[in-house]
Amino acid sequence: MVYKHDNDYDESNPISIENHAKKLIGKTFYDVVKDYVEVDTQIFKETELAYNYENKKRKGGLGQLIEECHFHYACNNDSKPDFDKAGVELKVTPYKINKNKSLSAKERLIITMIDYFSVINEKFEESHLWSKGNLILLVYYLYEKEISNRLNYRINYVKLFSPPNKDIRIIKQDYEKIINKIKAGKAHELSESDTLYLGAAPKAATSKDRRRQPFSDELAKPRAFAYKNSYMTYVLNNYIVPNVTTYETIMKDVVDVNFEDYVVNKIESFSNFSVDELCKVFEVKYKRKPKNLEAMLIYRILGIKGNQAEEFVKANIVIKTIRLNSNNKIKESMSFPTFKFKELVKEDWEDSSFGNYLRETRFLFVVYKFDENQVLRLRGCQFWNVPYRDLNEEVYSVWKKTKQVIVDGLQIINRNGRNYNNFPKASENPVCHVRPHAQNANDTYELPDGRQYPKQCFWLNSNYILSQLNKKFL
DNA sequence: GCATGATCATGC
DNA sequence: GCATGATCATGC
Repeated sequence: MVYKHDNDYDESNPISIENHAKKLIGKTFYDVVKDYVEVDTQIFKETELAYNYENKKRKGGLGQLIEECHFHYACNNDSKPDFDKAGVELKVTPYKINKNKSLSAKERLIITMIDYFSVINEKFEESHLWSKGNLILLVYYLYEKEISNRLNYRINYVKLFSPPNKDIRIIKQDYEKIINKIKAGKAHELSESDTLYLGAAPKAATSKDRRRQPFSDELAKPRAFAYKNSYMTYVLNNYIVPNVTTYETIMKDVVDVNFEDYVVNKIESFSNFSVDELCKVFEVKYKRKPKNLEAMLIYRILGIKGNQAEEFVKANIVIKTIRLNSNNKIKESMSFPTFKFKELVKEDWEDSSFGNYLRETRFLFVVYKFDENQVLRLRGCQFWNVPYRDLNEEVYSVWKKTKQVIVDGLQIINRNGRNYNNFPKASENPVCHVRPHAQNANDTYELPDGRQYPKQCFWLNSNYILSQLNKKFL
């Protein structure tokens, strides 16, 4: 006898399945394979190679390993949940430990491919997505950069997970938003940042892979329904590894209202209040003006005492405050995280950090405007994510040029103590440019050729931001 | 007057 | 110590 087949779990009972899975805790994938095979080095080696689990390109391989070696069933590739009789979907997924010791999901959690033709006829409650996404057995393993053989990753958490009701409401709104975009013939413009917790994540074998869609001749990238990385990070920290981090909720007991509409209406009920008036209303007192005062006031309006809201964390929503002058101009461009020169040159656009940031982040633009007496007043807010064409044409071209400039060797000319460079300028592109974003001249990163240069980031041009704003704020 | 380079300052 | 929101300052 070569393999062990003592299935001591009831495949129709979620708890029994979970209990069986909990035996995985503390094991590496290597251990799991070893436990599956009788102690016979030769056979073990053959099994290991036969499954080819070490091949990183074999996606889903680790999930398959758990299915075969721990649950002893052959993996199915159909749209039914893995444990059909129990309605449980098995997901083996990585997490990581950040520099500051906090935990993050390493990846979004792919649920099921989107079939653009059939999905438009599926109601959320009866959808393929929901049959797989409503009860998931999460098997979390720790991803470590230093470990090259992924069989050596260790499984540390196992838990059944169902999204709580407050999340289901938002997941359903997300689902409908995705369906509506497909119905509008815009499957090719789907973006993860369109939605909050459930995203339409890119899922192609190659970057050229395209699918037909029902209401347009344009070919669209293959995409899958996925719980977003930000949502899974929240799940990890709040349902899997309970810790002290709790966030305040915006939608405390408001039911059956679209989340974004609720936020916009709430904020706009304070339209035309000056910053001072808002401080009075919400009893915000300070000696020196905090730099994030205008964003703080938005949290107060939403009933949040601190400066993080549960829904924003889960949905990866970033608040950006925008100041309009009385002449309707925006003085400053919008900055983003800095990039490392040596890392940017190694990236592809499809998986670049700035590209991914824009693809995956939803923004809440909060607009303030100086009135004729130079008093700053709240005008309102809008949710925003970067439009498909702006990202893939304009931002891409600036990103590509930036990479090329670094590869070719950044040209630096010093005139009167100021360094002038040949990074893409705001005057060269309508959407974005590259500019310093450092504390001072000594706050630098290394260029590939060894020179140090002040940290830079991509900025969205102020005029471009202006063009994206709802005209009612002017 | 605005684009571009530079840096301040808070808060984690 | 660093990320990031915010804004200054110079010169074209």
